[in-house]
Amino acid sequence: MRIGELSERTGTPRRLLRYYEEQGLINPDRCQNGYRTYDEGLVDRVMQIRGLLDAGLPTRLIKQILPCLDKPRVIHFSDATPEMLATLEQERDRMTERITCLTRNRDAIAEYLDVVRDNHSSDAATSTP
Amino acid sequence: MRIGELSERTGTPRRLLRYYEEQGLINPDRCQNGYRTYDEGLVDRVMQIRGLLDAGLPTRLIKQILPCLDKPRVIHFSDATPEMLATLEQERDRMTERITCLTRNRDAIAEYLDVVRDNHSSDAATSTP
DNA sequence: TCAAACCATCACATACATGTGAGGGTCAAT
DNA sequence: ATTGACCCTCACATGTATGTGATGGTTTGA
Repeated sequence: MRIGELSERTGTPRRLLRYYEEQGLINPDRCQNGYRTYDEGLVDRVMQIRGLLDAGLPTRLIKQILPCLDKPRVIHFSDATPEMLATLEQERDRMTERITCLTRNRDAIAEYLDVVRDNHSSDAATSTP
Repeated sequence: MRIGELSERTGTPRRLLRYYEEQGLINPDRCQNGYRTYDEGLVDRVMQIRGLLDAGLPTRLIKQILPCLDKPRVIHFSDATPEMLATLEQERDRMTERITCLTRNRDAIAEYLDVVRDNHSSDAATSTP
């Protein structure tokens, strides 16, 4: 598919699809006319990229971790340098921290909402006896 | 405590403590000399702010949700306008999405690391018979 | 009293993801 | 052949969280 379709299917501005390419996150082929050509699998990949960006990871890191997420594994283990592995471990731990923080705060919001709702419904109950 | 101590205890540059104040996330008192004065509780609060920022939430939203997270609740329920509640619900859901995305990807990284480690240890085993 | 170590405000700079638009090809349908 | 809807590159702009430094007041200890 071309950039317009991918853009629509992922809800991502064309500008950003080109930007992700520039950052090395995706590698579309080109037709003779120079148009980019994306294959089906990139729909999921782009959504994944957007999710990670939204969760606070910079493109630099996303680029590093993306290849490890592919199944079946295309990365040869020999590609994994010790520094790379250290980076991945570090990033795994940071993600865990983020998850913990987000979960705690989300739960607090949810609880707050529950309390407010309860309060309002009991208001309603008492005001409509 | 003054800004320097808070900065050290939270690992946050002074610049950012002033920035968070400017964005309405914290409200330090002032001494006669104009120095900011933070109380103990702000250590946790600042760490919470940093965690949320790191998880991709903008200060604008953090400012909105922070007051709901305090226990005991100081917010009067009447302060919660319908728009505010809608925002909170929306944000709660977005956080859930972030958590899902982060968890999925973190688990994939962890699994990759496990596979690589296994592979390397079996390398070692076969190369040292 | 002087220096060092704080604090203040202000302003300019940077990185990153993103918006926007100009100037110009390609292609399909009329 | 022309129009409209695509696509291209390039470049400049914006918002947000940061870094950095200038300029100057306050406090503390030698």
